Amino acid sequence: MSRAGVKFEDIKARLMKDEEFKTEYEKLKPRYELIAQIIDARNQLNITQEELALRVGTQKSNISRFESGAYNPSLDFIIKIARSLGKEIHITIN
Amino acid sequence: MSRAGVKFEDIKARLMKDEEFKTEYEKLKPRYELIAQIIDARNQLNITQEELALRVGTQKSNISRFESGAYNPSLDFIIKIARSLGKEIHITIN
DNA sequence: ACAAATGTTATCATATATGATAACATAATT
DNA sequence: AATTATGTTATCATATATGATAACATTTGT
Repeated sequence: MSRAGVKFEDIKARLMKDEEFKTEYEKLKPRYELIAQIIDARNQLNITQEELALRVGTQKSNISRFESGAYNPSLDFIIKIARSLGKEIHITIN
Repeated sequence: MSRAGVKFEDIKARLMKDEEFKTEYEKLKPRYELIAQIIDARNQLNITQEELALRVGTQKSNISRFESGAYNPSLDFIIKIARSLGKEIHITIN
C-alpha cells in the first residue's frame, strides 16, 4: 500500500513493543516505586546500605541487590527493610 | 519470695511470650491485612479461587495457599493477583 | 441425601530469593 | 594522589516460593 519507507508491519511491531513495554512497566511499577521510597528513607536517615543490612540482619550486598531492582523480593524482606528504617508499610489495593 | 502459686519467672516468661507474640504479629500484620483485602476483592467480584487462579496463570491450590497466609509470597505474585482482580496495588512506607 | 462446586491440604519438581563471602568499582575525605 | 568509605557485582550454598497434580474436605444447591 504505502509507498513510503515505513511499513505498516513495522509500525505495528513497534506499537506492539510499546504495548508490551507499557504492560511490563505497569507490572514493575509498584516494585520500583517501593524501592524509590526505601532509598529515600535510607538517605533521610543518612545510613549506609551496610548499616541498613546490619539492622535487617543481612548483608550489604543483599541491600544493594534489592535497591537495584534486579529481582523479585519477598513480602517479608520488604517488611523487614521498612521496619529497620523505622517505617510502617502499608499495602492497599483499589 | 512470693508464697503464692504464681512465680515471677512464670509471669516474666508469659510477658516475654506476649512481647514475642506482639512483635511477631506486627511483622505479619501487613501480610494479613493484604490477604484480607485480596479475599474481599475476590468476593466482591464473586469469583472463585479457581477463576482467580486462571486469571493469574496459576493453580487454585496456590491461591488457597496464599489466602491461608501460610507462607511468604513474592512481590510479583501479590501484584499479579491484585491486577487479576482489576485492582492497582499501592505500597507506601511512613 | 445426593451431586456439584468450591476450597484445602499434601506432595513433588523446579525456579528463584536469600544468606554469605569476596573481589571490584566508585565516591568521598584528607 | 592516596586512603577510606560506600556501593556493586559475581558466585556458591541453602531455604523457600511457585508450578503442578491429585486426593480430600467442606459448602452449596437441588
